[in-house]
Amino acid sequence: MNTKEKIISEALKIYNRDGIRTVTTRQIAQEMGISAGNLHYHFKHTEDIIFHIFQLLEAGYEKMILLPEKRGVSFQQLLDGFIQGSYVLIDKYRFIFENFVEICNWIPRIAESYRRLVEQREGQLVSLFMYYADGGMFRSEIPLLNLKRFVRQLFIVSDFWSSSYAVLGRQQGIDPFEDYRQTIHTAFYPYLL
Amino acid sequence: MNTKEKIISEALKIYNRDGIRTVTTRQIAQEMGISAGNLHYHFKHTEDIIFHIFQLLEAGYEKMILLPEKRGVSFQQLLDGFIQGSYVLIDKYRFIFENFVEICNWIPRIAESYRRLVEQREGQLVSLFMYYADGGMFRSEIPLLNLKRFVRQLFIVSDFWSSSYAVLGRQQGIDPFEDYRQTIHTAFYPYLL
DNA sequence: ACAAATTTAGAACAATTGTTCTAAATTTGT
DNA sequence: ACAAATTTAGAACAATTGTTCTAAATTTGT
Repeated sequence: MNTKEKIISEALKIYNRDGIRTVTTRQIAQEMGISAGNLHYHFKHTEDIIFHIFQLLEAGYEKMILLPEKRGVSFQQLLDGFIQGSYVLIDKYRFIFENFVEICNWIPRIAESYRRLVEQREGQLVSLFMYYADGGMFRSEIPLLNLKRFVRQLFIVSDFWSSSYAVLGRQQGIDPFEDYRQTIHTAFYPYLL
Repeated sequence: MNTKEKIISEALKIYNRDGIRTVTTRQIAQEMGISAGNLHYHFKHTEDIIFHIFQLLEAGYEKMILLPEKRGVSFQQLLDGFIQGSYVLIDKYRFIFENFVEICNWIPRIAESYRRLVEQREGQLVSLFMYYADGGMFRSEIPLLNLKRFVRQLFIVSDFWSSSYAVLGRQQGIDPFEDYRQTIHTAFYPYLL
């Protein structure tokens, strides 16, 4: 692992632990035992560090979405796979989810990338639901518009569960994965057959 | 309106416009034409300004929840009233919703207040749903646990719709209230009779 | 009307921040 | 082995920040 990768890995760790408000590049450099000058030799601006981390998250999503190419699995199995895969990313890149609006305002490239990602995922999910509706595993009488709105709602729940959990759940010691799984299941419940 | 109220009103305006990352107390003072020293005479710490604004939001919720004491209205009417009332607050105190995790980590008093508020709203909503289930306007075969999970899901959608809209909707010129209304309706849809 | 309390502006402070610059140390390619 | 390229540490810079201090201005109560 070279210095650049070490910076990313340490920054991710510290941002997840402390949030982005109070963390400085100097602190990141100090905690990993290099000079601030050296850190800024590898990443000229703080934004570059965060953007780099965001790209890792995006790559993670890309990889996860490609996984279930093997059709034929039951909808339940597919859903559980998505839930598991999403959770791993939400947990790993927690600070991005928890500070998403601020990060998007601060680094517009990230907002643009996210919009593209959502549009892409939206299409994939809608066509997937329609496929499983034909197979009798998903309610089929739902108009396309309603299906799209359901997907939008799903994104809100999935992308901001982490924010809600940070404020409500973490202190109460609720198991995060189990809480996420149930939250997503609750959203799907009325649509499954 | 005395200086203290002017500071609150100006701070709210500026935070909603620019977010909390880049806004300074000096900027707030300058934009409203008073000295930074004067601002800090009224609010010793920046946190005090934000906490004060949060308390206004809380008071707004309190007021909204008390409104529909007149039972007997149809569930649809009640729901529309809640949607309207919630939206006004979400819009007015936008920056709090959009930076909620960060604000809660920064000012723990706010997190604690929010947790109490959620618990209170949770109980009220569950008993309300059960009341309307008896009246035949809400699905009645749902176990209590599932009802509670549905309410949790509802809070995520309602409290973080604003964050999602900030990143996805605002640029596309979608009407915010209409978008919020449909999002909440989509969540309720499968539970209505 | 006038003493006391409150409010205000502006200077000052102390700490911090992201980033750049420079020179030394280290690594790489041949 | 040695020149060139890369990496590193640490000083330095310039700007900013929240907050405090002081003295003047204004308001309030009697």
